[in-house]
Amino acid sequence: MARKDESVTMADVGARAGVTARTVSNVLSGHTSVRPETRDRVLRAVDELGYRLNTSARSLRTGRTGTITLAIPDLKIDYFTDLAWRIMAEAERHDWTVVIQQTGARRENEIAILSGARRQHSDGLIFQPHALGPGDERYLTGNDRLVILGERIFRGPVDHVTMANTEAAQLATQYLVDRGHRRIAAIGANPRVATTSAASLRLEAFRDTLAKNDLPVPAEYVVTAEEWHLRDGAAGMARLLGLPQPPDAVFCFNDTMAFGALHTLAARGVRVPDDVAVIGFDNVAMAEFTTPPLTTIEPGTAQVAKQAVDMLAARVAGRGTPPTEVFTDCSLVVRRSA
Amino acid sequence: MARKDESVTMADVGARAGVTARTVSNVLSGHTSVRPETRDRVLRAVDELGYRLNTSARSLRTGRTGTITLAIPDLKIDYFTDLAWRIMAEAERHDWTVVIQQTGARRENEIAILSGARRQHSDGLIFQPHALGPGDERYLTGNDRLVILGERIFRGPVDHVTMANTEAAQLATQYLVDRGHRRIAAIGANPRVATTSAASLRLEAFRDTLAKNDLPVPAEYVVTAEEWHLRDGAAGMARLLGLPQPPDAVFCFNDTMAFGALHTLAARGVRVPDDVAVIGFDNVAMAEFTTPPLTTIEPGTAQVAKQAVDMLAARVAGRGTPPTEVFTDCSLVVRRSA
DNA sequence: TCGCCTAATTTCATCGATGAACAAACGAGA
DNA sequence: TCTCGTTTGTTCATCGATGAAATTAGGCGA
Repeated sequence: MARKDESVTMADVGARAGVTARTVSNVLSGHTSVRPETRDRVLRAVDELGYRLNTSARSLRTGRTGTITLAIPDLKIDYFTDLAWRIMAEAERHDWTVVIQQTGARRENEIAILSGARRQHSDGLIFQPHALGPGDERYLTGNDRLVILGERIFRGPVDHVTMANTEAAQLATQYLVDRGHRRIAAIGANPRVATTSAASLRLEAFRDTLAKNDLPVPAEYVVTAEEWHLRDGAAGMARLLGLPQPPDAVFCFNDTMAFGALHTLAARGVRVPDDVAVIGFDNVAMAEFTTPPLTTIEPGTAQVAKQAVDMLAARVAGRGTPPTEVFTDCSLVVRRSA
Repeated sequence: MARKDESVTMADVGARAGVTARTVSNVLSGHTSVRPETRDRVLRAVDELGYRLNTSARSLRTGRTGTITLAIPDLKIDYFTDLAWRIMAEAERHDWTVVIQQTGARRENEIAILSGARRQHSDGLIFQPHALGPGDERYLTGNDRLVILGERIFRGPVDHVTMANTEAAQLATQYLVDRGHRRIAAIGANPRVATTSAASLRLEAFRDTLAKNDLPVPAEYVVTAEEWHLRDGAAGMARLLGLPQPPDAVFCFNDTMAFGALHTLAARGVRVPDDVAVIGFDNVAMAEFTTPPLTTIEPGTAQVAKQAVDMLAARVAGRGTPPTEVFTDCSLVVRRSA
């Protein structure tokens, strides 16, 4: 086993089967008619020699790689795990393989992705930027098979799949207000990021909604979190509890941080939602299983994945559709934490 | 922006810079000495034309793709998310891009991965089989750049990174016994899977340990779970609680199921660990943040990732090392759930 | 000024599969 | 028997980058 077979080619297979490389190609692709007898001979030879198609050669010739790139900030954030999973599922329908690239939400990496430096030769790119925003349109140059996820950050002619960040964040905040909370905090702000990023949009909607309800937003109620990881949520909550006047409700900008926050609350014996209500954002699978189960925003991740892949497929197919923007539905999922 | 530049080649760049394609190649790869002035001209031309290297062409010529494949059952299982993340991090050190393929733990998909059908042309494969096991060595043919994760399932000459499943499961079970539990159940058995799979090994160790302690294992205390997802853990726990004589401790074969189990317990007001203790396996990030925090097995995931990638790198480099087996350390992480 | 050595650049063939166009084999119908 | 249209298979060039080897330019000592 494990022969050091220095690459068997179609020519080799053909030689064994008594045909040309071209015929082998025909058999394997099934495009042209081939005599059953010949087909069998070829397939047998393929088997005997352990032939494997050389994808690089095919790609070079056809110009298609059969691969798309998904660029996200961090696979470890539950939302992106979920998104990646769904996109892989959708991509499979198009016979695409997905390469996941993590940007770490860093500007230089995001630029590298767009410029193609950090990207395999792929048929298309689905990209959720975080640091990039309006004014960075120049980096789009040369990316005609691109779908941007998140907010409509670019004025340029690019397909967007837009999550209703503002609306959803309003929904969450208003819900807390309606439930009678008056000291409402938020975890997940990130001042170092584009104004079109999820962080900025959710924060803005949070502020607006509270203002509309004549509720104050003390500076210390807006907690910064650069990474949106579990420990950022936990640390953020700890800081809030340390205030002279802790909040009675917290809006975490993603579920992962909300999980961290719930942990801190439980560890300190603070009751949820009685003492402090917690609301998240993303509705990842785990949200249903925390103690207490997490009230959160369902942002339509399934839709995002489907739309993104379909739009990319349309681009790749070269249909001359003008770049469009698609919105996904969001809704509030009420569970027990708020 | 977004020009329809039908692939700019090195020749095009060269033409603009007044040099040959070969020189452009030299500049970009930095292998040969190039006059600074020429380098600048070339780089400017690259910029102006928006040139991008064609990976397929390079791969065809060099025989290297710069990509490795990671084949796992399911990216949604926290452990595999974690593993994938770490492997991507390790791979980056070798300038490798990682393609993740999900097998769904299905035998046919696992075979397809090994045969190369469901696999991009890649420099190597890191593969965690689930359904495949001893006797399936024939599918290894032609895979000389392969590292198997999990148990030593193949007799053939293949690199293995082995997690001490048996030892770890003993550790977990014995811990429950030592804490005074007598009615101990397990969630995660899967009779339809190879005897070398994690499911089988952990179950066997579980049984052995209880037997050694003269404790019974009623059939209904061994709960089957095919997918090891959150809902499987939750459902399994529900079934156990429905028994006339529910267990006083549960060993979940992975953390994800343990989270599900904790949810069911909390929903029914059963106290953990007082009424029922829960122990998991994997020590994923979330384990530290559940309510109560999960006692679990740390299987050395970081080591697994590092070893696997390093071994693969050695194989790819063609060092004639005989196939080896590496064991990773495991340990018990005691938190609050047991 | 000549010769020689190194640095810089070019030429040429090649990796393996496939598009396009063509040739051979085969049957059917007149 | 001959022509014409399929079916089946072949030939040839090509995708874009790079290894190997050849060539030219440049620098320096005698």
